[in-house]
Amino acid sequence: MSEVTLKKLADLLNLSISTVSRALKDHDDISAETKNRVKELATILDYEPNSYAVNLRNNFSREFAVIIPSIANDFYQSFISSLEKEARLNSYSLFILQSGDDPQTELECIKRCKQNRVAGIFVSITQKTTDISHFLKLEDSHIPVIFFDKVPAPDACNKVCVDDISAALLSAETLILKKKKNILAIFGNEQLSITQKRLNAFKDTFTRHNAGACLSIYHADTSATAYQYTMEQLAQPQQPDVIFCMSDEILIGVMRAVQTFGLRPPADIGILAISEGQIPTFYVPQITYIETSGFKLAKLAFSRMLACLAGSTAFLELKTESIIVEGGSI
Amino acid sequence: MSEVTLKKLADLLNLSISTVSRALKDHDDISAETKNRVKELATILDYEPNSYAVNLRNNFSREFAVIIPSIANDFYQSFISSLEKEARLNSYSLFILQSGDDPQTELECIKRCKQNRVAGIFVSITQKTTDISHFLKLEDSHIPVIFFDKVPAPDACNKVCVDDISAALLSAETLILKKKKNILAIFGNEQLSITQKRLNAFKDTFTRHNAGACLSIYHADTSATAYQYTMEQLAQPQQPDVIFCMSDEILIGVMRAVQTFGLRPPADIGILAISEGQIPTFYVPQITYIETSGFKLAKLAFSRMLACLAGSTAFLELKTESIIVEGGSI
DNA sequence: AATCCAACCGCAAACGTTTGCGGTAATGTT
DNA sequence: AACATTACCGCAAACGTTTGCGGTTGGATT
Repeated sequence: MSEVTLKKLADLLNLSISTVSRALKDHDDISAETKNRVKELATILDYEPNSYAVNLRNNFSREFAVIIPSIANDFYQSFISSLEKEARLNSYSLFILQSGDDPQTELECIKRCKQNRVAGIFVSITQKTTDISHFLKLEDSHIPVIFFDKVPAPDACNKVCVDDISAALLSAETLILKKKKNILAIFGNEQLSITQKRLNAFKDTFTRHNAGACLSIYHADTSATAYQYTMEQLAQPQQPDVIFCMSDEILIGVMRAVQTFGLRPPADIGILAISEGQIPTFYVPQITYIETSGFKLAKLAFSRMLACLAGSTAFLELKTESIIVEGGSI
Repeated sequence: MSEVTLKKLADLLNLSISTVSRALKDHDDISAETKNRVKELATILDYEPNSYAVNLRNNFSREFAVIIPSIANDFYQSFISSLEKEARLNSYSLFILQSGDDPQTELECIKRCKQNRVAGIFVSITQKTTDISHFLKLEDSHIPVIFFDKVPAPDACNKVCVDDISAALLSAETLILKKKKNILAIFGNEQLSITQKRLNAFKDTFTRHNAGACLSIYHADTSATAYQYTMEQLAQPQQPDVIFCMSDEILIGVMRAVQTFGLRPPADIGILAISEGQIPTFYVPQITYIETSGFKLAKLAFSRMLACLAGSTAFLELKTESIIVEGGSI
C-alpha cells in the first residue's frame, strides 16, 4: 500500500492538488460540497500530511530539541515530562538528545539540531562546556536557545534556572531558625557554578545572621563519597546535630550513612536537603527539603521559548522561586 | 544571515548544485581538488544538509518515536536513556511522546508519528488500550512497531518485555530457599496482565514446591495503599516474616511502613522485590531484588527494530532474563 | 446584450536535496 | 586523422506541500 498524498486524493476525486490542499484547510475558495468530499476521502484513506514536505515548504518546523547530560536524573525527568506536555498542547514535538556530559557528544547534538532545523533548543550544558559559541551561532540562524538548570556564565543568552541563591538562603535560614549549632553541610563538585552559588549564599546567610553556629563544609562529587564522609563524621565523638545536603545525590549517600548508624531523624539528627522532591519521600519521616521543581522550571522555560519565537530578542535570566516542603526530618 | 544551502555553496564556487552535493559525499565523479574546495567552504559556512529536504527526497527518515504513558518512571527512564544512546550511535534520533496513560492522547501520538513519517515506533501502551488496530495500520505502511513493557494481548505484533513469569518464579524460589513461612505478598492492580502473570507464576511455584508456606496476597494500586495495608499487617500480633513487593511503587509504600515500625531487615523482617534497581539502593541494608532492567530491554527492543527495518516480517515476542541482585534485606 | 461580480478551481513555482543520464574536454589508441 | 576512453561536471526531474495568480463558469446588474 503506497503513501496517501494530496496527489492521490486529487486523482481519485478528479480535482487538482491545490483544491484538495485548500479544501483540507477550509479555505474560502472551496465550496462546502467539495470540502466534504475531500475530507471524507481523506478520513477514509487516513491521510496525514507529510511533515517533511510541509516543513520544507514552510521553512519552519514544530519540533523542539532538548539536550541534557543524561535523562537518568529525577530533575531532568520531571523537567522533560512537563515540557513534553506543554509542547504537545501547543502541537510541538520534543527531540531528546543526551550529551552524556561530554562536550564532544554535545557538539554532535547541536549538529543534529541544525540538520533537523528545529524550532528551538532547550539545553542543560555539560560540566565541561565552557565555549558556547556553537549555541550562539544557532541564535544567528534564528533558532532560540534556552539554557536551563546548568547554564553557562556569559550574559548574552537566555537562561532559566532554579534560584540557587534563594534556595541556599532559605536552607540556611531554616537551620538558623531551628537553632542548629553543629552543622555538617555537604555540597557537590566544587568546580560547578551551581555549587559555588549555593555555597556562597549559604555561608553569607550565616555570617549575616551572626548565628554563632559551627559550620563544617565538605564537597562530595558522588553519592558514594557523601556516604563515606558522613560515615566518618558520624563516628566522631561529637556528632553533628544536623546534616544539610545540597542535592538529591548527596542526600542519598547521607541517608545511607544515617540509616547505617541507626539514627532516626529528627530526634537523633536533623536532615535538610535541596531536592527535586522524589527522594525525600522514601524515608521515614520524610525529609524536609527546599524544592527545586523541574515542573516549574519547564513551564518557565517553555513560556520563554514561546516569547523568543514571538520575537523577543532580549536576553533574560529567569529564576523559579524556591519553597520549603516540611517532611519532619528536622 | 540566510540559510546555507547547496545552491549557495554552488553559486559561491561557480559549480552546479549536483557537483557540490556529490563532492560532499565523496562521489567518484568529482576531482579531488573540487572536493577540497567544496568541503572547505562547507566547513567555513557551517553547512548542514536540510533534513526535511533529504527525508522528503529519500522518502525515509532517521527518527524513531517512543510512546509511553509517562516519562516520570524509573523504568522508562532507564529504557529511554539506553535507547537514545543506541539510537544516536546508529545516527537515529528519538522522539518522545507521552500518552498520559490516556488512549485518546495515544491516538494523537500515533497521528504525530504518521505525520513525521518516523522510521519506527517503540510503544508501551496505556492501561486501557485494547484496540491496537491503529498500530497495525502503521505496519501496513512499513513503519515497524515494537511494543515493549506494557504489551497488548494479540499475537500479530512484535513484543519485547521483561519475563514476568520467570521474575515471579525466581522470586518465589528465593523465598522458598530462604525457608520463609509467613509471607505477605503485595501485587499491583489486579486487572493488569502484568499483575496476573506475576501472581500466577508466583502462586504456581509455591504449589509446585509444596512449600507449606502461609501465603497472604494483597493488591495495591498505589504506593499509598501498599503503605496502609502494610501498616495494618505489621500491627497484627503475628507479623509476616517476609514481605514480597511486585514493583518499585509497592516497595516504596512497604518500606515506609517498615521504617515507621522501626523494623530493620533482614533480622526483624525480610524484604524482597521485583524492581528496576534504583529504589532498592536507598535503604540500609539495600533491598534484595529481582531485576527488570530497562537498559537490557532497550537493547533488545532496538536490535529487534533494526531487524524489522532490515526486512524481518516475523512477529516475535522477546523476553529479557531476570537476575537476582542480593542486597541483604532477606 | 454587454458588463460585472462572485464562487470555484487549476497552473506553476518554490522549498533543498538526490541521482540518472547526458555532455564536454583532454588524453590515449589505432 | 579518426575513434575510444577517461575524468569531470551540469541538466532536469522528483519527493509532497503551499500559495499567488489567473481562469472559467453561472447568474445578477446595467
